Amino acid sequence: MFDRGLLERPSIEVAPLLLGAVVTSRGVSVRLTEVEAYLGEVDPGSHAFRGQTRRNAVMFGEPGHMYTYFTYGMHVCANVVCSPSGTASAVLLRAGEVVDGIELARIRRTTSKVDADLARGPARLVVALGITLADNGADLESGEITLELPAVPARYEFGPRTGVSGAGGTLAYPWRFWIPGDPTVSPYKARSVTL
DNA sequence: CGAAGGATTTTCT
DNA sequence: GAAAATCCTTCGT
Repeated sequence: MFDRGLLERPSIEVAPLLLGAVVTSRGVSVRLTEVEAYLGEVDPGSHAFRGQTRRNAVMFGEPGHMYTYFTYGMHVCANVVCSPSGTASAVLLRAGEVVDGIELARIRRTTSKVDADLARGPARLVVALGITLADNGADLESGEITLELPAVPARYEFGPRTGVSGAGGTLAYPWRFWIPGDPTVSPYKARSVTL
């Protein structure tokens, strides 16, 4: 359960609020430690930058729903949709720590040699949670997949984006947010700011 | 421990 | 037809 109104803001504002949030899906719970914001209209790295298509339609819909997409020929990534209907923005779930159902997560992620790797990375997190493309558009407030926001916002660091084509990394926005020092967050060398 | 390359298919130009 | 919001393995230091 969460306050949907909190998500009716641009993803850039919602992203830090999702750090420490717990996503539960099909027997596994993950505490989010790294997220990344995508703003539809001003963000060249966003799928919604060039308007609505069949793939990104969910991003233009109601906040609090899940946007899943297929990429690199073999991976699925998951986002939390933000902003009111008609405006496209979303937060990509980049990494997290498995806090429940870890045995099931290990079965789903057989290539992980360390528990910290079970949900480290967007596509890995999706596999650990048993999420698929069929979950595109799922309501996180009442469905099989749930989101629980932290009572107290987490302390976080932020920095530029990597691995995204376009000019995303050069815009004056803090795209990427993470919980400092968490073992499930890859060491980040670029300049960052602590809040 | 870091760098590099291959896998694999949907999506939009 | 090219690129893609990535992951894994292999190779080199």
